Amino acid sequence: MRVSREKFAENREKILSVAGVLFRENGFDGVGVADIMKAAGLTHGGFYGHFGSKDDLALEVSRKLIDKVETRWKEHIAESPDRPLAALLDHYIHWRTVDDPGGSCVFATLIQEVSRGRGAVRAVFSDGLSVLVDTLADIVPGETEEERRANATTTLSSMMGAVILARAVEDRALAEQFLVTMRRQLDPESQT
Amino acid sequence: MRVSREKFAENREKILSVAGVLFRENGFDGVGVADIMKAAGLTHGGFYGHFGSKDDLALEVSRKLIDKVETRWKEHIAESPDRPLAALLDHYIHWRTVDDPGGSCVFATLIQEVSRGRGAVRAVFSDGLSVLVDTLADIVPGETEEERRANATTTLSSMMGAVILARAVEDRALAEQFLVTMRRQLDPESQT
DNA sequence: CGATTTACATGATGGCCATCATATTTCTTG
DNA sequence: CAAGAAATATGATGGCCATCATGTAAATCG
Repeated sequence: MRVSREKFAENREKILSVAGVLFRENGFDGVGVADIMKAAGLTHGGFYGHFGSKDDLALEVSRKLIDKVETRWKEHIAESPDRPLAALLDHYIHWRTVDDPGGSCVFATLIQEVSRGRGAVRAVFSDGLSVLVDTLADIVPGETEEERRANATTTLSSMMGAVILARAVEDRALAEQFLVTMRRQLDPESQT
Repeated sequence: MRVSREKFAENREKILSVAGVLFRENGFDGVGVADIMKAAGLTHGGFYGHFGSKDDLALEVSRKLIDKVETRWKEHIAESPDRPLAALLDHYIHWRTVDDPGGSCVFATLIQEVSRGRGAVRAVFSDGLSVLVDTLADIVPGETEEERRANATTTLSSMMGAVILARAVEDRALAEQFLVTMRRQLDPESQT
């Protein structure tokens, strides 16, 4: 059953979108092509009309999600010119991030799995992190450029570390401590 | 071909040990029972004479590896009564940790995969993190108990975050920045 | 030393999964 | 509106994997 050119493009986007959610929720290895297609409202066979392989899809999804993180960070920064770091931290270090992995930062969900690999996905993630460091270096405190870059790397590690650990912990109160104390530490003056 | 009681126990330990390495290197889902047995110098069939299932093995390995982290941390602390935090950080935030996932901290390799699950392994990891927070709370600076616990959670997130990100990044210089700047930030006065 | 137990090897079995082949149905185009 | 193109559905196929069944040889025990 053929569908319109328009619907075809729509389906492709839908596949990318649900794959983004499912991959973040279950890992690349934790979801099958059939799962993805079903979630997109299609059947498994049609998949290869849209993508060459599951790896190709993973790569494209990775690019899209990393781009989304970069874009969102820049938006938050642009929207709060007076306190950009605070805005970013308020956005990132949040229960929403912890409780909805499928809708959250790719790095906070998939970095470890990706770090084991050596292919194109790994390279895309690596570059993405580098961009985030650059972005942070513009809004983080520090007298010199060098100091700001150093601060940017620690801030990035800390933000992501806190979210990753908060997710791992079953005790809700402890999870909250990971979030709240890190939020405070990273920008004490601007706590909301 | 039956083996001696002694050899049997030895084989069991060997399986646990190689599984510990392989799981950390490739994830629980990234290694098969056959891989593990082969690495232990055996064939796949004998596995179920030692463990009830792969999940059982994963649970036992998790317990063992988490215990090892806790023990090693306490050793480092005990061995340097004058600068326990510095000793721990020097041990943890290190190229060795980054470059040898198979021999490193379980949390830095498997947390994300485990956080997706809901079973016994997840609970063990969760409890393990809680113990590490307690351990850190004794050696981290802070006036009050509350302050020290807060400091412990941020320190833990930051340590692990830095190692996880250093692993993800392909640019060796940037990876080093993650390590070095975090090491300095977490205990500036005692840098070696 | 003989009988029995038992740990491991070899070799199924069944399920899941990525990918492919074919059929069907609908869009597109002239 | 007819003919061809094309997107998707259905249904293989082959590989990998966890687990199980059976055989075998060596260890243990009386």
